[in-house]
Amino acid sequence: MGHHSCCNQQKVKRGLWSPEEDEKLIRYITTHGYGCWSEVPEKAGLQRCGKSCRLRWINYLRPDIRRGRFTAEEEKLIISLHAIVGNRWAHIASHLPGRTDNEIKNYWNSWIKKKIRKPAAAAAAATTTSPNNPPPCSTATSDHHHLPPPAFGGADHHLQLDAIINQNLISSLPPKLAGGDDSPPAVPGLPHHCPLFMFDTTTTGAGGAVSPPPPSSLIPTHLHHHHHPFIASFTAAMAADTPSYLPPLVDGMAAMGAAMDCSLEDGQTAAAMAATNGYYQHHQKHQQLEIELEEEEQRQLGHHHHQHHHEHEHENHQWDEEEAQHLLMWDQEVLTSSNLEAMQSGAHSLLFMGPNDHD
DNA sequence: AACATTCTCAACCGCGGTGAT
DNA sequence: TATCACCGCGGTTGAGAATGT
Repeated sequence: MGHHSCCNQQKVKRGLWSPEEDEKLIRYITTHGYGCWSEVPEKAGLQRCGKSCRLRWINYLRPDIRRGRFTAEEEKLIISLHAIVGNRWAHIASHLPGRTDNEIKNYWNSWIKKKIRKPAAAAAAATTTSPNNPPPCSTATSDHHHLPPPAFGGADHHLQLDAIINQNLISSLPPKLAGGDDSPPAVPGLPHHCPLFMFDTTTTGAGGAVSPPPPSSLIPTHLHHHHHPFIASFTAAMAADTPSYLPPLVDGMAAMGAAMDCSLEDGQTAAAMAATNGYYQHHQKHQQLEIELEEEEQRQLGHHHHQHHHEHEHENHQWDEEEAQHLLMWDQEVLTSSNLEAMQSGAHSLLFMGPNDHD
């Protein structure tokens, strides 16, 4: 292990803090404050680096620290906030008084492991069941409320997540796509997973226009940075005119709300072409919350990045207004010729998901 | 009881942003 | 403008505790 750049001096102690060190730090901070952390160790008589002192104070010694298990309300809030801002733990922590980013991060990471192992085990077990009678998707219905978006790092996490995703798609796709007994192989290279998937045909359709990215909250985070193999495969399938592999059209955007761990009003379903309305209502809720969060953050941090942020936000709004109209959604019903036409015309984007992702 | 495995969480590391010079 | 020091953040590690076999 290396050392902090601020810890190059000799005599810098590392590792767990002793009660004596804690006492020294508390005494110093409570009497002098912590204007400059780099000065704290020396003035407090600690053989630590300022960074370590800061960390110890913020994560452990602060008087307003709230310890103990997370409440259900806190958990819900964390989930909601994480769905919006991702792994911005400090941001999330700012909405949970007394909780630290480190604590939330730790909680989330251990929580993810738990939640992932369960459905992954279920997925493994499911592969032994009959393909004609696939088990319900364990991550999509009520349980999906506890499945965080895959906004976490690590190859191991991705592998485990893939296992879940695989099971989602296998159980949700029509036989041809899922690969039944007598079905032809699915699209070459097509992985059997698609938990919540948005596909923009305008990037591959007749027009070939490249669309701005969809709202980040709608896409699994790992797709933000990596081209999912399914995208390429699906694109190839489209180019090869293999429409029968397409998942059927979803009736409405309420499905998406459910799949995205967000609740739309009861009965708020829309026909596929009207789906953009549902999308709007749903996504505007998301955006409103995000904007509120950002505004609060701005109030706290000043206006340093205001301009830049609004430029970025403007881009998102542009996508909303211009691109949402190109969305179609697909579910378990038979793909109709009109649906197919609309899609193949290149004028619409696709959003499809497993049947259990929306109930 | 002994050992292995898993979990928790405090602490560290490295990077990016910011302000001072 | 370039450089530096500092701060804050997110990712990661590892020791100890808890749990399972």
